[in-house]
Amino acid sequence: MKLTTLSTEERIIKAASKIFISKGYAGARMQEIADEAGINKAMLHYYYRSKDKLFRVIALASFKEIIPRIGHLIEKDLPLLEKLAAIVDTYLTTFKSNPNLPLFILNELTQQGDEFIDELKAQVAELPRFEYLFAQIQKEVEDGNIRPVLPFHLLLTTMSMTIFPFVCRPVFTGLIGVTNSQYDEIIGSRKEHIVAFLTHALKT
Amino acid sequence: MKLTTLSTEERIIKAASKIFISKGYAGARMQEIADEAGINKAMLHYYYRSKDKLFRVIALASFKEIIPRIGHLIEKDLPLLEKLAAIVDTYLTTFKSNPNLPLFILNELTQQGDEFIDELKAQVAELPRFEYLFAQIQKEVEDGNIRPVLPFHLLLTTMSMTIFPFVCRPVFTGLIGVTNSQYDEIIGSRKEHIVAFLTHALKT
DNA sequence: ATATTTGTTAACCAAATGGTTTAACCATGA
DNA sequence: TCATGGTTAAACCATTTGGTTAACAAATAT
Repeated sequence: MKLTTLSTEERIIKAASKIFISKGYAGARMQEIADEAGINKAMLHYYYRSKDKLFRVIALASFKEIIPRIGHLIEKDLPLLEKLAAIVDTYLTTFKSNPNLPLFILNELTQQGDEFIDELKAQVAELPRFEYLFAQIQKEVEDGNIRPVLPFHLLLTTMSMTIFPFVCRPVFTGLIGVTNSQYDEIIGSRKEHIVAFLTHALKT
Repeated sequence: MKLTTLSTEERIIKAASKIFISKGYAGARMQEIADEAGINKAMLHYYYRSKDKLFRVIALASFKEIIPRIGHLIEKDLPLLEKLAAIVDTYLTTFKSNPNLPLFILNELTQQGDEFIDELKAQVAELPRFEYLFAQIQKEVEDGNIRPVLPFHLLLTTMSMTIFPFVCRPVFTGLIGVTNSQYDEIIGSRKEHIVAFLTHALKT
């Protein structure tokens, strides 16, 4: 247990992450971030000049945390199913420890304008090169190792099965009578289900 | 082509739907809704007393449009795969004509407090009774007609594959070089992919 | 020690935003 | 025709909100 006192800047980042990621840009309030960080509101503007600037720091950091992990896996030399399993595992691990991140990302990516996306693309060293994965899938199909599928559909399906459960939790816990711990269990066993599902669905 | 002049109330609903569903509660502005409806801001408050009230009307209507369609299917007497295909088709059709709805629903369900969800539950005549579907899946497994799967996982997977593509579009059109029309094509061929995927994944 | 930069706060400000008031407008029935 | 009720808009109001100022404290350099 580390007990180091966080610097003001660290406290701001931590607080801003929490507030922005859980409430989104439009729903976040500078005052709330200041309170969460235990500082004066003016400090936020001293360190990061505006809400927009602070938001970009947080958002870009979140994106940059995830994107490379996948990008790196995509180009690795692994059998297709192992690679898909690794992608699934990476997403699950990342989002289990940050369950609000998926909705935040999807949200801000749709909400923020092109300038934001351009800035993101400029700052992320390298985006995942999915063509790599698509080629691999294509080859497996041609070699008759897996059932014919459109590579993009397979990627989309893999990502869907993995990420969607994090964003649709309130549908089940709020509307249907699923408890949070029941839902956690489901997410806990999600990897096995997905991998088995992919394995069987791709069998020739 | 109907050319009836819409009543003020209808114009408000139409405008509010558009703004709320695309920007969410926090991002929507009463002034913008008024502009969109071509009326004075005071009119909004004349017809619906507050932003909150107006929002609830819109949000509850959206929810109530989708929920029963599924609920009704769930309890229908159909072979499992046909039923899943019907669910997939219902979601796809609904969201193709309202692509922002999924993210809106997921968002507001996580953002709005319990009172909102309670009000929703109170107003929706009957929520889908998934136990019905679960039992059917369980039976198919026990009868050896499909590979053993946890019913909830299968439901989650089906919904994921179907709905997630609507919310992750900007990931591909914004970050990866997929064009909107390419993405539309993918969504257009989504049903066949999902049904084939489910079929093969469930084979014993 | 002293000047200077850096960090911090309270008070303040202007714009945005949800909401209200007031009065005019307009159809309908008495 | 003139009440009467719902409908509409302009101006207004109060609060919230992002952002600034100015004074002060705490380091840091000279």
